[in-house]
Amino acid sequence: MGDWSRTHGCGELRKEHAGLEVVLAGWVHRRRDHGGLIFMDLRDRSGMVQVVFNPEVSEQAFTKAEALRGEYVVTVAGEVGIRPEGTANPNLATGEVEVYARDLRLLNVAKVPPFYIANNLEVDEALRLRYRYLDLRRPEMQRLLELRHRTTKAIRDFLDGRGFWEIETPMLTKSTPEGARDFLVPSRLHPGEFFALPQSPQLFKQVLMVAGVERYFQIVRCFRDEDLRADRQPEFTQLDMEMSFVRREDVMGITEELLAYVFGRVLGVKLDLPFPRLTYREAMTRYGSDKPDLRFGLEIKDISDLVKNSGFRVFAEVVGRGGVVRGIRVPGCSTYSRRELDELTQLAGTFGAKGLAWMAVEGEGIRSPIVKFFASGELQSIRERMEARPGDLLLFVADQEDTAASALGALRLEIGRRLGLMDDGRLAFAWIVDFPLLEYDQEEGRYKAVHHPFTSPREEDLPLLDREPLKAKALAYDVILNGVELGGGSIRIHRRDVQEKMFGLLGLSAEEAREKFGFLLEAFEYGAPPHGGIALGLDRLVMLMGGRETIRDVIPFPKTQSATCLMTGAPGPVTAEQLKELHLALRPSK
RNA sequence: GGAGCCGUAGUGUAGCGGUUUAACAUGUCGGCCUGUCACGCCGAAGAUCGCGGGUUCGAAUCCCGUCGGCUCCGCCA
Repeated sequence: MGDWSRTHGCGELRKEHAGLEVVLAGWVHRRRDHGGLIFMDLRDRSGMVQVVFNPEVSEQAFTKAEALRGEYVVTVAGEVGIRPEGTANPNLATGEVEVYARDLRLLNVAKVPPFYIANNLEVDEALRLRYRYLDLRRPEMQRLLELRHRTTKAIRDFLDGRGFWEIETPMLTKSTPEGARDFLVPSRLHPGEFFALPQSPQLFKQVLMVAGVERYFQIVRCFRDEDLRADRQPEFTQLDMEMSFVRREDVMGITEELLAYVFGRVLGVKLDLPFPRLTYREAMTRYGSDKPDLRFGLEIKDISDLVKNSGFRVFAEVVGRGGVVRGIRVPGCSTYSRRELDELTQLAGTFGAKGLAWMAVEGEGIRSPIVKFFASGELQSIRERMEARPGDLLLFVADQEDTAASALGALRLEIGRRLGLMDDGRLAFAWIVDFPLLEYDQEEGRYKAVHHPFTSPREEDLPLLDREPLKAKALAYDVILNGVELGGGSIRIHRRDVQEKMFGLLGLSAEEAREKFGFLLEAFEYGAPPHGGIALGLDRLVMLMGGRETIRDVIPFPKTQSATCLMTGAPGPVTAEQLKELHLALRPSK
């Protein structure tokens, strides 16, 4: 910059700045060379403004401007002026003014970038990730970076106002059983021993409650070594919260207020409180998902009772074996082609359904390969149950309950997408409550915690833990938005005996429990207050607020689906020295 | 671990029912141009068709493998 000081952001200039001498700095967005007159769009974080190089104003600046190229870094001194009559650009925030350059300094040159720095340009994502610093220069990505900043700022302001303390917890911690695969960090000072990166600060925040903190939060990186998805990265950020002396409703209430505050302050959007609540069971039966997209209806209906004695063996036998027959109504799609039906069948298949039965409602009749197996009364009952109207297509899955639910849940989403039912800018928040405490893992032959091992069962369900543990419900809650799980939490166990019983149910021996979680059990013996909390996925929250479809867009430096960083090339090999210091030897891979 | 889609000048695409000088747009470079703003006009350069193998007289095109990206299932307390 030499002896120049920047006076304004490019995007700030307006008519009222006319006549002002300004110094701008930024990147050459575009240059339009008319031979005797050169226009340059100068871009910085604040936006863009047109700079005019006119030899009558400055021969020297004009000559220098002839050498400018895209993404060169420059600083310009000149006077802001109102554009001549008829040359204003209504597409530009600064379009009524321009800057008449008196002097120009070239701060740095740039190679021709691999893609143009502008919004809505379809560029291969791998290329964007490799040149992320150029990708992040695009106004849309800058918007998302700022959106994320505004969001975390609003979160901190709100929670500070409610008496929460932001407290950091260790990144180098201990590997624990249960949950996701850990990222491990070898210990140089302790041969053969490893730290684990935290999957969440769960245990530390509970210990903080025992420590008398009462209200804690943290915007914290978490690590899980599992396969990636559009909304899952190996490292991601949670808004983690915990409170003492609270009931489930207190945590849910403050979470709603927090979200309402954040959406109000950051997006200017007012949320309707309280959020609707669905039990886990309702969500699964009506929507086939524990995170249903509630922007549209298309509810799943159960017709098991109507078809259990029907002549269609596939349906009757499934019901006879304890399964269910459920269906979904696809409005106005009775004319779906064979090909479209095959696609839907294939989709249902990926969720484990063995087939997909269909009926096309045509006037008073039904066209379907299976229509002949049903009595007319049965067909009539099915039509009524499905609330079918002429022109509708009915899709049915007959299977075990969980398979039928998830297959139809996937079909419901696909149909919602195809019929454009979910793009109305609505924000369909909801709570899912009354999750089961435990589920049975067939592969491992033991119970697993649905939420996590520290989640308290409902008080009235404590006796069930000895008799029928699968019937116990958890004091857990998930908050969902437009079909995305935004976060989840629970009231925690705060008594040693209950926690030990829970570990026992999960198949953890007393020794294992002491070795892995002894500090927590011990802490519970020193006056642990009842407590509970929640963790929200910050990346998902910002993704939804920003109207994006992947959290990669709101993470500055995300990993690819195969968990690599295309910019740095991580992960990479290390030297033999490093391995030796860490007491590690590599096994030749097959 | 599994399924699907994609990979062609810098970028985005076409070509893929076998034989083309591998096309179009944009960008880049050079020339002209004093009111453009996705400036315009003229000209030029730019592609081992991701990589390897196979089939064939002949492969960007068909087959197999492999690498990379994306979406999904499993997995993700």
